[in-house]
Amino acid sequence: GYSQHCLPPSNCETDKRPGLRRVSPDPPYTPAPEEYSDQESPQSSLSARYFTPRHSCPECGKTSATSSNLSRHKQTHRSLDGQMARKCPTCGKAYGPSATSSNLSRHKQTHRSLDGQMARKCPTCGKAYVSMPALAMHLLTHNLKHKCEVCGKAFSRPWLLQGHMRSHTGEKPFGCSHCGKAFADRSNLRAHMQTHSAFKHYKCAQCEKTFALKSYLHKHYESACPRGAGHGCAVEH
DNA sequence: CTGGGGAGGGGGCCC
DNA sequence: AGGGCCCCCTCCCCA
Repeated sequence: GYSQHCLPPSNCETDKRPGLRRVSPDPPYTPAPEEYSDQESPQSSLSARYFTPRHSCPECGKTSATSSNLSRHKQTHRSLDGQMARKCPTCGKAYGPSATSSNLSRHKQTHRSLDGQMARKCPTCGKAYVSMPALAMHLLTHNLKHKCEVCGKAFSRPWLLQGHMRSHTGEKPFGCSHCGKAFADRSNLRAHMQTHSAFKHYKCAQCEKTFALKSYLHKHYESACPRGAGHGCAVEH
């Protein structure tokens, strides 16, 4: 959670270091069971993720919706002869017997320093990446080869174009299991789910106000906090 | 000022 | 190796 790494609200970009992932992402939103008794909408797999208690793997922290899923996942931490499978020496992430050796080596690259010998810079925007593969992935973002035939807007990823097309077609495949409201984008449904929560996980370190969404807290810091904007930490409680 | 939604981007992982 | 998917995030706009 954010209690571990203070997040300067006016400088959120520092949290977006390329090639690196947060070590401990926020836990999924999990309201009390009594809060939602609705049948899960068949169109929303997200509701299962958000409204079901998660089972966490002691080896790698990966969460599963059910204990049986967790048991199956745990198998991946052991090789065929019962020994532990490949494990990252830096973060402990384990790879199952079905994983190739390149899976672990590629993962280990994410721990490299941006100042290291293997680091590479994007010739287009100058951003530094931990490895050549990491840079190669970034380079795709400069290649806008997926073009909308309706309005001509171009995107770097096919699924970005797919999402954009929904704004033309009006298709909204992601439904909220609680209120039925539909969304074209999964991320926006996730944010919407949090608005149903009675819990406000994000607390202003300056004036003690709490918010359901981190983006609300950021907005508060930047424009509204009476106790001095931009110097507090986003704390989860 | 807060709450909420629409649109889009970056990067990691799985297959 | 690359596509697809997922998660997390920001920006913008509006009520």
